[in-house]
Amino acid sequence: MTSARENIPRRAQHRLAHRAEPDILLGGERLRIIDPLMVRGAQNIGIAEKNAHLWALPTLSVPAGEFDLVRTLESGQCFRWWRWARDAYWGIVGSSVLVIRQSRNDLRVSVCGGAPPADIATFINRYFDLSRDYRAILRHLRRDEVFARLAPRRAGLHILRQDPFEVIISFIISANNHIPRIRSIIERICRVYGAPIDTPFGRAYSFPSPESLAEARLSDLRVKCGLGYRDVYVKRTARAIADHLALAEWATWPTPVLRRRLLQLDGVGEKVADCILLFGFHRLEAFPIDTWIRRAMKELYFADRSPSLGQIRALAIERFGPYAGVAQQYLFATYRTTDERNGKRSPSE
DNA sequence: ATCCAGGTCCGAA
DNA sequence: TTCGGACATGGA
Repeated sequence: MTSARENIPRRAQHRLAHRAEPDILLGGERLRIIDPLMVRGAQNIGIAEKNAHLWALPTLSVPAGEFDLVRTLESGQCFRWWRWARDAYWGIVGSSVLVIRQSRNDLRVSVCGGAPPADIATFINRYFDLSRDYRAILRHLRRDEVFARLAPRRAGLHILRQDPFEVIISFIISANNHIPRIRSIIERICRVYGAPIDTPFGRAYSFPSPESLAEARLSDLRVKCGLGYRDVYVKRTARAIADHLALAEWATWPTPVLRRRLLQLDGVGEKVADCILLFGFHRLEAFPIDTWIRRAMKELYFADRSPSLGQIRALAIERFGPYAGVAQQYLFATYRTTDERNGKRSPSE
């Protein structure tokens, strides 16, 4: 049996041993997975060493326009990116491990592990949706005065094009969970069911395939991965997709049809379906209504009276139309960061 | 230690 | 259709 620590650099192991932040992992190892490569918080240990590796990687430059890397990666639509030192992020996309930094209007991209995409520039362009005119979208949204009052002038927050299956499973896990824990659970299922990807910084894991999750033991999902009662949702949905569902074909369906189909998946309700539409199928009109958005819309448009889901959705379509999902991301970002500044009011009030 | 989280499901009115 | 309660777990 291989120890989970084997793949972690020695100095990180030392740091790990002194963290005293327990989590459950394989084979009795205890490790809290916040950052699989342990590069976050690198101010203590090994930063010079890591940076030396980092700087040695070949780097590709991609024009970024008004795109804002940090705003986009911190917007809650993805779960597998981590901040690296100050200005860089590393993340796992498909079977590649990427490091990305932004300086003004260009992105510097390094592949530090896994199978690099055939054409990295095209890949990055697509993943970050760099060709779309988000300035124009924001201008369109700002025609609503209420939205214009709180939205930033600068665009920059893009909707990523992520893998549909990864998004489906990730947002099933998101239900009745908070973001740090969602990330932690996702890392554990990747570690148990994903494919290893070696990098100069340690070993990362890809997101598991539908087949491997379909064959998971429920008790492993529940206990090792910490899924709780969502174990059956994940397993059944993975099983359905592995057996007879062609997500590539779903991508060609009209949004209302696709939405109805998503709602039939185990663990997928209205909110999660809309997240999948927006983040997994790039349907920019989808408007996921979570506790934050509900509160934002209530304050902004309903004078603090409690509107029904239907009322909120109708208003979102009316005000934001085909770009409701982009508006949703700005509302989410604004309200969540406001809340952090104000020190955690309960979102339900 | 205690609360509660990017909700969903299920059964009852 | 709408409403309310249960629900596993662990992060803060």
